[in-house]
Amino acid sequence: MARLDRAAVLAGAWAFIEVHGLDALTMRKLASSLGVNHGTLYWHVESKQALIDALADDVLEGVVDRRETGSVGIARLLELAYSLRAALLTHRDGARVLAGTFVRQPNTLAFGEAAIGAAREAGAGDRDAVLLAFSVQYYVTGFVIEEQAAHDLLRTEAAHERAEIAAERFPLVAAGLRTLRNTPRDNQFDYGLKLLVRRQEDPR
Amino acid sequence: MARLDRAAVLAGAWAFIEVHGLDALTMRKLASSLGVNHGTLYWHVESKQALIDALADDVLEGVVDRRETGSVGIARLLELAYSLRAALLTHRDGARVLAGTFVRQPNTLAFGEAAIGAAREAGAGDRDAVLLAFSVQYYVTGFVIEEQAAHDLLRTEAAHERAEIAAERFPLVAAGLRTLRNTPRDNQFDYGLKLLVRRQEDPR
DNA sequence: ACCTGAACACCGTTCAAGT
DNA sequence: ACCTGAACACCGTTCAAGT
Repeated sequence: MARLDRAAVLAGAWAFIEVHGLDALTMRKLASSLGVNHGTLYWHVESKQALIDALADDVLEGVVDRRETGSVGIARLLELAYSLRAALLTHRDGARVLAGTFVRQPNTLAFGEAAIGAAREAGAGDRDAVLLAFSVQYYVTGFVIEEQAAHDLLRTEAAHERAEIAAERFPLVAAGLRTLRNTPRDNQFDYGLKLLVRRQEDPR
Repeated sequence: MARLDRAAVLAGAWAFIEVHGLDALTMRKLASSLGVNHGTLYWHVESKQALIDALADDVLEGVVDRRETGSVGIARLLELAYSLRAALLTHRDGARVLAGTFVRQPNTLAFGEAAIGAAREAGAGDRDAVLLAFSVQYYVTGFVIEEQAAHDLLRTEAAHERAEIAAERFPLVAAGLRTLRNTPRDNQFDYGLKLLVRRQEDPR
């Protein structure tokens, strides 16, 4: 068994979350899944919270760099948003891991920097560029949190008791969910994103 | 000491969260804050998770009804968004309580129903109305989660170590945060919201 | 109907002691 | 430098027994 290091602890944590979910993550269970006494983890990581903070920054690893396709302005901003969602979806409960803590670590800041930069390239003024970039970020986070929460629910809940919405009391929601079931997730995501970004792209 | 009931447990939980935050909430501490043996809570509430689910729906209590001002269409949709944010801000960690679980309970559904209805009044087609209403919801959730996370952080972290962003590496973020500090939260919120809702309001 | 007390199977964190 | 073992102060949940 190779010696443990911080990276191995993070990888082990992701593997555990993948199988059991964030809520089931425990220092003791994580340790035993790594074949190590649970006290050992504290040599590599300061606390459980510090571990989760590290996971949060880890989610965003490479989001900015991986898709350096040379696009600029609004196209780049859209690309960053897609890339952010993809990164959050890479790991189970990724959005909750990131949103749970107010992270100010390298990758988070790098994303903000790239997003504001893209908005500026699109011709937005100082203030508008920041507000637009952050609005996109809020939307992406909110979208994926709900996306993954729904996914986790269906994972645990028996499919047959999918809690049919009381169609008499909430007809629009009931019909709406049927509509969404026929609309690919990517398109749903795109819809709101394009609304946020529209005027800059196509000011008619 | 008046007899405990389910409503008193919920109220006690909110009071506890207000002071100590969601992460510190414990069935045992909650029980002792209510002056009761901790086993007792399980008479009123099925489990800690069920308690949190109940809190989640409780956050949205009255969001739809409280502000029945008679406005319709986009104006009503905006009103619902403001009302939703206000409700989430009413309780500490309100957004995390709501977003943590995928709730399908009365108040959540009522909000969806009202939002889709408003979008339809604005002239959106079946599909667009649903997508727009949900996009607004994602944005509001994402915004307030970040808003409250930042607030909790400043509550606990000594003000003097506000982790000045490395301005050399992330100049746009550093300048952006200064800009935001001079922009009222309500205006920041409004900015993205209006982007989402713009075309319907002012299709030029 | 509501509550207590005690038990059970867990937690996160610390730290001397080993290698 | 990294890990074990044991301890400490906690958890959520259950359930007989009381009133």
